[in-house]
Amino acid sequence: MTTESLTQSQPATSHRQVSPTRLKILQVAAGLFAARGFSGVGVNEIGEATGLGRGALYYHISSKEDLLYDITTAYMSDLIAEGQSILESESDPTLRTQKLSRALMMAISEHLSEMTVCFRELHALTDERRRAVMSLHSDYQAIWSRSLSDGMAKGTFRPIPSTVLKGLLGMYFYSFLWLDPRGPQNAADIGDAFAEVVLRAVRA
Amino acid sequence: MTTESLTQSQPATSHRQVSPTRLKILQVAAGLFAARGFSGVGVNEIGEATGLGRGALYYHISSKEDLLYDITTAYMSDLIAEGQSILESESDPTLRTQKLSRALMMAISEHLSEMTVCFRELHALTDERRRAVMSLHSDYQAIWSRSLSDGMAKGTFRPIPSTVLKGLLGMYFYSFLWLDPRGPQNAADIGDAFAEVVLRAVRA
DNA sequence: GCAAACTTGTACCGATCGGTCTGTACAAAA
DNA sequence: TTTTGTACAGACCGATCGGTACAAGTTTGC
Repeated sequence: MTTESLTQSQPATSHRQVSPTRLKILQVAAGLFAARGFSGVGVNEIGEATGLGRGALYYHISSKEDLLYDITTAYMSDLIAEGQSILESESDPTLRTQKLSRALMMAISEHLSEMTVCFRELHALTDERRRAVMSLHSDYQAIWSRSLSDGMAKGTFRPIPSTVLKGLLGMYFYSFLWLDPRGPQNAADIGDAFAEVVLRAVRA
Repeated sequence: MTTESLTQSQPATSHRQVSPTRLKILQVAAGLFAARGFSGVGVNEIGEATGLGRGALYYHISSKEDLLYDITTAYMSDLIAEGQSILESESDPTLRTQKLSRALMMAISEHLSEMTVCFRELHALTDERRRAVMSLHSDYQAIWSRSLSDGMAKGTFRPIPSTVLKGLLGMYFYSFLWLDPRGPQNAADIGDAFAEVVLRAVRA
């Protein structure tokens, strides 16, 4: 699911085509960035971890920052696409909240390194690109916002301040720090538990 | 309040004494680390921002990493001390939750750069120190945990999984990304709104 | 078999990294 | 007056930074 937006050929968007080598580089880089931060990882290190020399590395990428940008946009786009799909297919506010919650938690759990980078390394991007990624974050928040508004219109939910929505999403986003995908509780269970928190917060 | 643990003379702990110059360096470094990440900031830059040359800078600090470590431990210690104080002085579970919530949100808002560093730059510390700071995070979580357990014992609250507590705290910790201390909603209001979310989540 | 396109390693660029060293200005103590 | 200690600047250290140039090796289409 995540590789979808990385592997599909993209005529219109800024995504460049992705060779298997490039995909490998993106995955390795995500792991390194998650472990030591964008500026804490050198291109030498990325080369060593992928088994590529510097020249070979720069044949597949155009810059180190591109790596970070491509990782964040790809996975945020996946998140948005999945959220949009749930928003359109499930009309019951409560069930929709549960589905959104599970999907988000499972995405974070399955691609922990990439999501860590998405949520934590935003500051390493230059202005324009940072704004672009922040815009994707807003797009994702807008999906939840629309979902809650719809629940409000149906009388199931009560109105909440936007800061509370930001907080509730932070509950998920911050989980990259403590989440253990191999832990006793799987992502779906945590997603369900978080959905319960959200529902208690917004229920009329 | 935050400067307390930085300025007080420390006979027993590892905190070294803090001259005004050193305090200034810590504040400036926190701002830079928050803006560009620990590895993204050079010591040259810290020197320029404080108006100090390299020699002068290293007269006051022992290493760049020390700066990060001192910032995180100082502010986490403050958070823990304040939380402990609330835990001991307020026995009503609901009021205590509100006080903990407000105190946390206000601390984050008042020292946004330092808190950002506390929550986001952990990975830049070497193993031993990272563990030490993570232990402080656990200590803080334990305060909330004890508060909720007490509310449970009193029949006010219901039991919740530890992952839910981690999530609820993440709601606060992640706010460094969107919080605007000069924004329309002040930190106390947001703290109250978050307290309401927590109370709805844990109320029996 | 041969050329074109694709992939790679190595050497190299100027800049900057964290950290140290030497020297100095100055004030308090002796 | 000499000594001591503090606070500072700036040159300097080896190492590494992100990125490029280029030649050699490999695959592919004809």
